Amino acid sequence: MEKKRDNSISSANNHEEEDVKKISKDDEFKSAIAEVNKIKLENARLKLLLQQIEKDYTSLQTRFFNICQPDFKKSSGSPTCTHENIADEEESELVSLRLGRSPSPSEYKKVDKKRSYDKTIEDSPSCNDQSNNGLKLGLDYSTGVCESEFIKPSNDPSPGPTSEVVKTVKKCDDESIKKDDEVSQPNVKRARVSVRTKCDYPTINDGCQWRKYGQKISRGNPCPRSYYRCSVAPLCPVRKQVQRCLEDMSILITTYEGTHNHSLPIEATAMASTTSAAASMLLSGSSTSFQTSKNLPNISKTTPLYLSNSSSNPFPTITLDFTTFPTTSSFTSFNFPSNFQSGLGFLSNSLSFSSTESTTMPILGSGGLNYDSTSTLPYHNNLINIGSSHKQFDTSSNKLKEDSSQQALTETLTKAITSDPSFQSVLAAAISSMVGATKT
DNA sequence: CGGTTTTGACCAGCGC
DNA sequence: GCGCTGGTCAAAACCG
Ligand SMILES: [Zn+2]
Repeated sequence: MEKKRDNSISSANNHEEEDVKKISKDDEFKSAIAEVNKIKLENARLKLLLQQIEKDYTSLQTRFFNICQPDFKKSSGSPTCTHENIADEEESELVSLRLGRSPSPSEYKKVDKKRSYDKTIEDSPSCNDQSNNGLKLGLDYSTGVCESEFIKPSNDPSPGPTSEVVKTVKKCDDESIKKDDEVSQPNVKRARVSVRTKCDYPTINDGCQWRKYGQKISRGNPCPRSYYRCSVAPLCPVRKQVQRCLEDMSILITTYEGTHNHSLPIEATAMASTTSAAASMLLSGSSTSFQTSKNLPNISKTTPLYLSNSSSNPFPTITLDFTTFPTTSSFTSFNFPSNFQSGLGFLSNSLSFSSTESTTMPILGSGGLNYDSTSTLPYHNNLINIGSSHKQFDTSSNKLKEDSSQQALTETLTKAITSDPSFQSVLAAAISSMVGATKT
């Protein structure tokens, strides 16, 4: 084209100057366009890259939780499980999306769709394991089964009291699996996550359905301890204990144990994922003591530590402490409704871990690693102290308020943990450690 | 009437 | 072996 133009130019002398000008302008334009195209391309490339990274991240997260559950899975099903886990990655995305990260809107949509689908088929928990995968959350690492394991929820490995459960569970169809593992290591018991909250009600509403199956007055505490079992699915092994704190009757200690083997109502995913995450941290072997005071200097490190009397507790236990802040009547100022984002910054700041074995140790300030390998306890009991102004409500306040607030509490827990950079680093560490442990 | 709570009995683990 | 304790079972009571 230029050549042609050149020719014409040479042939027509009088227009020479004009044409030259034109040409240079044309050139400029063209190069500009080329530049734009280039940038566009680059942009697209970066976008792709970003997507890839995001995907990697979620899949990593997913894998982490997948691994957490099968984890110490004994010989029985391992190889298949791993494969399935990986293959299921897409589905499993759900899990990670619910862990406090903010997914892209499109992803969210996908998830929602999927979730509703899950719900519709949720009635028959024993057959829809696949679809359940994404929703399975819990803190049971020893039962360790890949999500597909869920078919045999009854296979609770722990030799102890759980075997009882297994026994009773046999009434249901497939017991073929229930015995699959006599747990090679009796030591491996289930992780427990206990949550301390200020609550005047007999129990916190975590969104799950519970059936009370026992009550005991434990030694040294006049308040009875209540035992609950998840009644969402008949075979669900998840249990929780609820007890009032001896020192402060307004504090409710809820201890969760086990993994849900069914899809959860959306209100329950918060607590489930929270406890799951906490348990994962605990089980990842990181008895780290750290705290995050970076973002918010305001809420400083020296929030009171509540130390559990876990010294007598044979289970690995992690404690999420929600009672740090005095029970001012701050309920109103602390708006609980679902959008917790605003309160989050501050919440995530007082997230702290500590090994409760070192009872009166001022671990908090150190922020360092507090590894108590010399303890007599077989497990480290960790404590997460989440400074929250979670309020005890006026008994007159309506139930709705209570529900939403408690729901919000669980959400807060989840977000506080999962959104915290520290958690993410722990997660990363956990992933690497667990992957390393299971892969070798 | 089905699901949940209550509550005494039962059992396993542990220390002596 | 014995007693204590934590955890669970299961029948009866309760409830919507
Ligand atoms: Zn459940």
